[in-house]
Amino acid sequence: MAEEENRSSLSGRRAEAQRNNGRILDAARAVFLADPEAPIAKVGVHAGVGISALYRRYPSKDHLLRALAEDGLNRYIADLETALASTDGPWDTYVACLERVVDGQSQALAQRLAGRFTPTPELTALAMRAGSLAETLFDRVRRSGELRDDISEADVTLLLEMIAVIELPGADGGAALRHRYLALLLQALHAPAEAPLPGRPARQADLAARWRSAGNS
Amino acid sequence: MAEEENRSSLSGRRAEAQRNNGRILDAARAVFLADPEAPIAKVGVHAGVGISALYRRYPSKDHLLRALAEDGLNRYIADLETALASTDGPWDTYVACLERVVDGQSQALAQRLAGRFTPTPELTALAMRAGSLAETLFDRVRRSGELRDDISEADVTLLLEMIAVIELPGADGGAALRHRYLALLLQALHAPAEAPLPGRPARQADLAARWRSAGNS
DNA sequence: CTCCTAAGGGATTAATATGTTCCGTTCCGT
DNA sequence: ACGGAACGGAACATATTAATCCCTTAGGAG
Repeated sequence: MAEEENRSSLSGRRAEAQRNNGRILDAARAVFLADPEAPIAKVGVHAGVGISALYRRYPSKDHLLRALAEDGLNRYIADLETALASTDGPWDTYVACLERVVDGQSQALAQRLAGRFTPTPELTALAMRAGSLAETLFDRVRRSGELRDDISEADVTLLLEMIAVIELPGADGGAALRHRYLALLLQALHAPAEAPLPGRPARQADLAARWRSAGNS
Repeated sequence: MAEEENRSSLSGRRAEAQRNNGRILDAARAVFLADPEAPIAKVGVHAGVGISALYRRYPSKDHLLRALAEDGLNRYIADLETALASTDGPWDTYVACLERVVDGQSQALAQRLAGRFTPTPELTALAMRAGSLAETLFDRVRRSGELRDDISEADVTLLLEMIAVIELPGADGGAALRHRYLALLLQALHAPAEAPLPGRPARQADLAARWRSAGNS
């Protein structure tokens, strides 16, 4: 019973189980990214495992979705922390960070999973931590003066969500275009502004509303 | 029996029916814009009519969706034709047109309805007509030299789809923010370019793939 | 004034989609 | 050899929802 290890290389059935852990999460990410309403069986097919293998790990679809969300948030947080630790110029660091975030599609995942599972306090805490890090990073860029000053952090969040929507069939899945449009937006975000933007900057409160669930147990 | 008229102002029951025509389409637009997978009953509730009133006009959900799509395309085409008829500067005309398109959400409607109903040849023809008009308008701007030259028309289409995704709860529904981000993008699209964009411009072929249906009768 | 019929309301139905359980099987580890 | 963890996938229960059906209402023609 006392094998609380996940050292790599266990043997046989044990190893298969561990491999499946990753394969299932990967498959779930791919499947739910492509179709947030996909039935759970699709994840099994994509992962090449049966339904039992899913239910052995996650007591319900809700749990699986939570695990996915947590995984996505952690990736997002990792990207932010990398950026915060960087010693390059604030603007370049920010650009690199946004590129990684767009690539990782953690934003897209969160967007599509929103409201589709019941958030736990832990997840909420994680999300708040991510938000806090993002704000810190943003403030650093803001102070560097390289960002046009009529843009809020919530604006950037929404712009990233916009980009995350670009999705095309094909091997690349639109990643190249997402980069392209991110670059386009970044040129517009880079100071100095050609002209002030109409309307008011988005506020965090506007965003918060979409984190309400319509959930189950 | 020979009352093939829909002159305004009929009386009584006849008038109610005609009013309902519009109310149903309006309700359907609002409902399916908010949730493309909404059940048809929701449209009835939103319109303040029963299910019968819906089925009297449209033999099936598919027909209703088609009508909605056609309506949206027509609005889009009207916006394009207005722009093509304008004698103002090409750039300003283009900007005004895009603003109207974003406001009308015809783009958003098409995007969300895509693949959810079986397209008829007539609809396909309408769509091609819209595409042709859009291209003509785009070429005019392109030739004016006010547009950065590493952007394709398909790029603009995708950028509009990106914007259409912005949707917030509240009376305004995010319209102000959509304007805001359109303005931001337009500043980036306006020549001269700060730096060339990475990747290749999107091609029409990339877009076409999403117009396949998964349909019924 | 009276009948006829267009128009509508909304419960009911029939079909489908899908989350979850259950049972039999395989094969590792001891 | 044996026990049981891991699994595959059929079976089940439920929820969703498009479409139908029947009954009520009330214009409008004669």
